[in-house]
Order: sequence, then structure tokens, then C-alpha cells
Amino acid sequence: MATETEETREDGRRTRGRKTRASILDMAADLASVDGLEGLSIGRLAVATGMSKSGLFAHFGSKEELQVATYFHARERFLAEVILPPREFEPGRERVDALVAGWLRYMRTEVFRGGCFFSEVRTEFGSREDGPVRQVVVKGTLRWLDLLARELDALPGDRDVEQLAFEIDALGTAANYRFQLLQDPAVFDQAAAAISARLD
Amino acid sequence: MATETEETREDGRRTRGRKTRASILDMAADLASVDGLEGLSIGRLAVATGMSKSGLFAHFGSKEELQVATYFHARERFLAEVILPPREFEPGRERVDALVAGWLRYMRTEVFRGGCFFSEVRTEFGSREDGPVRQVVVKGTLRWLDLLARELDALPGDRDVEQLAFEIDALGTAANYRFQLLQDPAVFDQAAAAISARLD
DNA sequence: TAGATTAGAGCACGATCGTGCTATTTTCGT
DNA sequence: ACGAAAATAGCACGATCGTGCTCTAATCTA
Repeated sequence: MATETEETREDGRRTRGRKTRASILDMAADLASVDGLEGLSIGRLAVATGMSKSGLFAHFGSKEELQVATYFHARERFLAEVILPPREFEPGRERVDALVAGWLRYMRTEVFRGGCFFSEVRTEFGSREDGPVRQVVVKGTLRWLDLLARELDALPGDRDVEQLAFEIDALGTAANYRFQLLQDPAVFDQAAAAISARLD
Repeated sequence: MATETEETREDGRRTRGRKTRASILDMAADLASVDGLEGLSIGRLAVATGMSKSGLFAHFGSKEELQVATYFHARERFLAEVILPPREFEPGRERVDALVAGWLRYMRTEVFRGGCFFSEVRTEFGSREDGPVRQVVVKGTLRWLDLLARELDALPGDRDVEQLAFEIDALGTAANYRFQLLQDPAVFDQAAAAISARLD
């Protein structure tokens, strides 16, 4: 029964469904970057997207699935905005610099409405009881730290890349929370300076 | 009409009220360190303290007041646990070391159930719309960063203490979120190492 | 000890939460 | 063009939210 048209489907849905689903998740990631994934409510999300609560809900079987889907969707945006562009460079200092610069720009320009989506959900789910959403957050965080370490590994000289990745992540994340809280973009200069010093 | 007995009151309440209020706020800070101050609900707090919702609510005029009171209460604990003990030393390196060590220990031993209360509420209220609670969080954060900078100012040599305070705060805060999320206490060694390197 | 004040419980309210079930509309394959 | 299937809306549910009002129990003052 696997006709050719069925293969073009994704998630049992076709074009229209996929598009609205994507636009829902766009909005969801924005809202969650402000209020967190737990603070995200289906009612408010429905109002924000101009849909009915039930019509929106039908795209996801439960709030939990919505949260997971939102996380993955946010990661796609992060990939396109921060991770992929530096790949035009060979591994090495130039690429690391591009990655760091893109990361800080992503925070400063508020690609997500409330700043870094991942910084928000990491602290949100840090101490929450375990579950599918928390596990996705943990996995995603490990992936990011690992990617960072691998990029640093291409740098000349032998450094402790785990340690270095820890420090760089710390400095960027702190810049994000301070920018959100205090509105002063100067923190990005502080972060950039500290990271550069660490890389030299 | 100001009799002597009236002067001994605080907030219009006497001993019994003060004690239960304090125990409520103890629990509230614990819960908020996990779910945030917005995630804190009066119903769950009542269950956790064994009180009725209305009996508990009577101690605070509104949820907002409860949130503010919880923040101040948490700060008292932080003061006693982290800020005050190092004051037995004169300003200088020894005192800074004691402060940093105490700070990291406060995170590792989970003085609050969900790790650092302040790290949680700072990211929680970073991008939220303004209001009394957010303002308290902002003020408190500035106070902490300022205290850190002043302690660093007593160190020999002329360093950029603002920059240094930014970096130390970043490293400690990152250790907290990673410990909560990944459970690995080794992050505190990473943080301690990075901070020491920064101070030398 | 009597009277006043404070602490707390009981209960109810409207709003919002996540989540079902049942139309109805829109799209697509034939 | 028609029938199937997918997308969305309408509506209702039980639970929980913050917050009032009223009544009892505990404590303190005189």
C-alpha cells in the first residue's frame, strides 16, 4: 500500500499541516525562550498563533510532545543561525572565532524573543524531576558542549578542551542572562574579551 | 497610640505568626529553587507546609508579595551561608578564596533543594516583563556582582575588577547549572580551577 | 479571667490549565 | 467531480490557579 504519494508525507501530515505546525513551533520557541517550556501554555500559544486551542493541540498528542517538538525546532534554528555558517571555514582558529562571534550575535540580536532558548530551558529543567523533556534537554546540552570541545580540539597546541569548552560556554551563557536582565550589551564585549584571552 | 507592645511587633504580627511565616518562606525558597518563583504555587506550597491555602495566603497579601518575601528570605540564607563567613578574614586573597569556596560549596551541597536559588530566578525573570518581582531580582543581582567586585578590588595589582567579577560569576553559575542538569560534581573542580587561574 | 486581637481553616468564586470528543471545513487522490 | 482523509473549530470535563469572605481557635493585653 505504500504509494508514491504517501512517501511524501511526514508525520502523517502533508504540506498544509507541516507549514502551520512549523509556524506554531516558531511561536512556541519564542514564547518558551521567555517563560520556559513548562511556562508555555497551549491556550496562550493558540491566541498567539490565531488558532483554536483544540486545533493547535491536534498537531501534538500532548503538552509533553509539544515541548519536545519545540526543543527540536529551536535547535534547527540554532543550527542554521550559529552552528552551520562557520563551517565555511576549515577547522581551526578562524572557525572557532566565527562560531563564538555568531553565538554571541545570536544572543544579542535575540533570534528568540527572550534571548537564548537553550539557556532558559537548561536552568528550567536542571532540577526538575526526570522525564522525556528533561532528557531531551540533557542530551542537547551534552551535544552542544561536545561540539564546542571538538571545534577547540582543532586548535594548535595541546589544551584541555573539556575545560576550555566549560569556560567558553560559561562566559557566553552568563553574557546572555546579564543582557536579558540588565539590558546592557556591553556584557558581550566582556564575554568576547574573556573568550579571546582564553583562546590565545 | 504607640504603646511599647506595639513596637515589638513586626509586620503587624507577633511571635507565632513570625515563626510560621519563616518556615513557609523556607519551604517556598526550596520549591522556587526548583520550579522558579513564577512556578511556585500557593496550593502546592500549602500542601508542602501542611497548612491550608487560605491560612498560608493570609501571611502575604498576594502571590507577588509572597515572591518578593521569598527572595528576601533566600537572600538571608545566602548571606549566612556564603557571604558572612569569609568576613573573619581581612579583605584580600584569603577572603576571596573563602568566598569562592563557600559559594561553590553552597551549590554542591544544595542549600536550596534545586541548587542556587538566584541562578534559577535570574534566568527566569531575565526576559519577563517588568514588575516588582523582576526589579527585586535585578537589584539583588547587581548587589551580588558589586560585592564580588569590591572583594576583588582588595587584591594586589591592578586588574579590571568588573571584568573579573563577570568571569567569576559566569564560571560559578555555569557550574551550578551543569551540576543540576548532569549531576557530575566534577564541574566544581573545573570552576574552581578556572577561577584560581583567573585570580593568580 | 474577660475582652480584644491575631492565626488559621473552610469554602466558594471565576479564570485558566491540559485534554478529550464531536462537528465542520479544507485539501487531495482518483 | 466525488469520496476519503486531513486540518481545524466548538464545546465540555475535571483540576488547579490566585484570591476573596466568613468562621473558629489560639494568643495576648488589661
